[in-house]
Amino acid sequence: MDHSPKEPASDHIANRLALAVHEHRLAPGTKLNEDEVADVYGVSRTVVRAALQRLSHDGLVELRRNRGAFVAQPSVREAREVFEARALLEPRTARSAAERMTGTDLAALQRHIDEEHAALAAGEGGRALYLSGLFHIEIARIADQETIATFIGQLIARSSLIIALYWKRRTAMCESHAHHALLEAMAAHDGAKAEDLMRGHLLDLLTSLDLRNTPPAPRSLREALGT
Amino acid sequence: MDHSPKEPASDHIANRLALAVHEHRLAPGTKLNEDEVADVYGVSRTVVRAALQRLSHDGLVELRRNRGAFVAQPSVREAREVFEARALLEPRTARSAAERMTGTDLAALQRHIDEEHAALAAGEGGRALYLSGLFHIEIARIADQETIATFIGQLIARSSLIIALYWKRRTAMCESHAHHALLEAMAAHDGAKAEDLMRGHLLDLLTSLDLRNTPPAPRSLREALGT
DNA sequence: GCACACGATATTGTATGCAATCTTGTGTCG
DNA sequence: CGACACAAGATTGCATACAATATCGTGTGC
Repeated sequence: MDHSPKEPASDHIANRLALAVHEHRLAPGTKLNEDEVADVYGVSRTVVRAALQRLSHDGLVELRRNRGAFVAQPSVREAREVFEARALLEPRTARSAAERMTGTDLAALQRHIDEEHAALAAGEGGRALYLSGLFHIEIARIADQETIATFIGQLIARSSLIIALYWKRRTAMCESHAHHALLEAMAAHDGAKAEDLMRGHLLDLLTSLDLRNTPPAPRSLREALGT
Repeated sequence: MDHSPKEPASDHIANRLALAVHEHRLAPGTKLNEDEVADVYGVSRTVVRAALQRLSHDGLVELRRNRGAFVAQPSVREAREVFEARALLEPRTARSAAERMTGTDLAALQRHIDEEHAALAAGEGGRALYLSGLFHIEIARIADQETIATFIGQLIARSSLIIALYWKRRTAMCESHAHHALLEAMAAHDGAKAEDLMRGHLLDLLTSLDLRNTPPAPRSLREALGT
């Protein structure tokens, strides 16, 4: 929606690719051939390389020397680390957000949840997952912590990959329910409760993963980049 | 020390520049002209651009569209955010590290502190500061949290800029003393104490800043890139 | 028939050149 | 004398071309 008038172009590509990963249209392990991506988006390899480098820094893409870029396949250990980091950052941040919450913020969060529901109802599970991630980031923004919000954004992105790899059940219900409970606590400025809820939410997410099997198999590319 | 045999070259430049910033040889606000940097390191603008982009992502460099790259000048607000994030990440991580600590880790940390002292004694305050940052990152590595270590690394880098801008006193003593106390707690596997010490250490750092004045003035470039 | 070595192909790494944009100096008008 | 407009210069954004390296198929020797 927010097409910045003069976006640096490589950022645009990076965002498109990131969105594709978020929405599980690009599976972990997919090779991102520079020429191919450049062709798909009608730009030069130069900007594709810049985009891939940025995504690599975010942990969404793995760059192997002279081998190319691949959508990252977080290991089990990495998965634990990501949720460990989230457990350190997000509960406290949720508390701060609850304390600083304004009516405008509330409305924005509510809108997020509504969109999430809508996407879920429309069978767009990928988009729902993406929006659910935005919800977490928005909380950090409300807490007025842009730096932490950036970190959480990176962790959310990698969480998306982790979920794609290690998701156990099929119930995405828990997500929106947990988010709704969080929203209520924050609307009531109950920081302690928000912190607890967030902690529990992250724990639920972690336990809903099956972190025992080995990494999975790659896949092809162009089919997933329709948009 | 660890010159990888075939480093991606843009990483090399990025590390060199990052080191220069860490050691306060590059002041906040310094313009990083692409041609100039390319000339200094004997490479093409292409790799310089890649390096600058990476540094931008780390928050060390600010990229302004069609205006160029500048060493970042963290605002007062950003400074608070950075230390807020560190306060969330580092104490708990120090606790984990204390619990997992091995003899090898201890030796490595001790070596870090020794180097820090040596640099300080040699009047190389910049290098001492850099090593002091490495100490914090090493703790996260000992805690076996590579992801968090990466985040802390970014925060340390920005902290270096913040210190360059807002440092109040001249005493760098507190640093190494605090680190020594931390080391002892961790050597004794006293997680709770390590956590408290780290929390206090970060608070000391924060209160030793003068976060009231306005951002400072830029400077020229080539003089700072001797090496 | 299998293993190793070599060469063709493909892909990434880097350099260079041109176009777009911003900065800055100069001149003119009020 | 000050302010605005415009043009020249400088710098970044992007695309293309070449070089370095890895992958993979093929062939030969054992």
